[in-house]
Amino acid sequence: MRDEVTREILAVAGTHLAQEGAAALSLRSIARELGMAPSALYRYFDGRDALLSALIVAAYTSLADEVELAADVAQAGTGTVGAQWSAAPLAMRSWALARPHEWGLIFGSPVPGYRAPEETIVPYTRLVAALLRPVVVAHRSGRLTAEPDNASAAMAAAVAPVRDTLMPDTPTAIVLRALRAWSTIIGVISLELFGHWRQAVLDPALFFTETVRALGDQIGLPR
Amino acid sequence: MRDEVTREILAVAGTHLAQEGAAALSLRSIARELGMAPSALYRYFDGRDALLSALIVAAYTSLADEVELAADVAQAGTGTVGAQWSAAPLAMRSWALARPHEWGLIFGSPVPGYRAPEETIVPYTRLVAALLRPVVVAHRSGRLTAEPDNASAAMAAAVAPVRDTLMPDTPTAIVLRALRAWSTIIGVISLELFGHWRQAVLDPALFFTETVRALGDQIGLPR
DNA sequence: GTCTATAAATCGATAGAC
DNA sequence: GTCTATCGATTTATAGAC
Repeated sequence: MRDEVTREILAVAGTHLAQEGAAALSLRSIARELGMAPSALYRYFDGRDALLSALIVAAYTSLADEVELAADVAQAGTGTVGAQWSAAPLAMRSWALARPHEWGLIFGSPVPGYRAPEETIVPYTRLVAALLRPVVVAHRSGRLTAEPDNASAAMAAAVAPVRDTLMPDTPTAIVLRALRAWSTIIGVISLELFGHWRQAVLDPALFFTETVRALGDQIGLPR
Repeated sequence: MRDEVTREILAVAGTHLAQEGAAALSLRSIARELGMAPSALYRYFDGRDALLSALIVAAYTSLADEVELAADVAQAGTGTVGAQWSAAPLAMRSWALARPHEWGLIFGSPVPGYRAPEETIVPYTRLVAALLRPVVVAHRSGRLTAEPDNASAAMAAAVAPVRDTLMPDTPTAIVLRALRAWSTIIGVISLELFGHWRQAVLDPALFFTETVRALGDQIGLPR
């Protein structure tokens, strides 16, 4: 019963978020729409910030779930490596287009005066891991186009956390290309979503798929 | 005299923006700090939204000015093409680090219930033009590594506005690489600024310069 | 062009009855 | 666990004197 009400609150909060943005989220308006007293919400969430935290965690988890699922399906299938590589980015973009405000919550400007909760680390790691998995797999099986790894020791140290947690035993050059691809994907989706393609790219979907393909090539994945 | 007060208002609004974010911007608090009555501000700006518009335009203009200047200096100098290519991205990152909230105003989540003013188009175009100029120059002088342009007609049409306004007579393949580089730069800076490098990239400055260098290589610029 | 005063709202959070 | 009532604060915007 309690979980049911909690879910209802989160659902309404989600629609408010989608309509007015994170900064405008208010406990009172949510209570109003639910036909509850504002004070009643405090039995479910410690306050506005706690509710916002729950929404952020839910957004991270939803995105990670969807991308992970798409990546799993692609990897289990009979598609090419290129198709496996594309699955996660395409799922990310679909999710973002369906939930622009939640994308903004994760990858947009931080909400002023608010610190992101620690619980986002796990779904965020799952997300990046799902995207990078085809790269790690290809490298392990020796199907990744080799290239001399002339990265400096400082550069290797700078990205050590990524290598250690997501890409064990991977040369720094490949880790760098992977991080670059990650940045490009986030950049392209954000630019589209936040309205910067308006007078520049007339077919964002086509540009995105082409970008993802090119990123696969740059990383050295076979098609 | 009137311009002087207008500038003062914008200056105070800027510091408030930097401290509390765009959504928390209020006319009253600005008036309080200036020692004016809140109603007096209406003689200078039509209301909160007009003030926010002015701030957004100012941010775009400031960024475009700084990046254009850096690009001009680099092009006038005796540096390599690689140095000319790096100038604009490095200036962008410096500007962003110095003014994180203004970066968020331009490239972060849109302010809810608010539409960006049309006056941003000009500085935005200047900004992208400054960044892409080394590519255009290198291509014109035949110093860009050639590559078969196997882009589809649909792809060529999708990026036609960019080619027409910023990269005349440039093959689609190069326009695509340039737009990809633009997306990567925005993505890397945003990821750093919005806190996503926290547990991943330990030396963002080093990673950024390396990224910019790699982007130059991908575009086919000589070093 | 600046002020005082005020209207009409919003909000988060808490106390205490039931 | 939900309610009423309330405190104390915020805000945008406008009317009208000077």
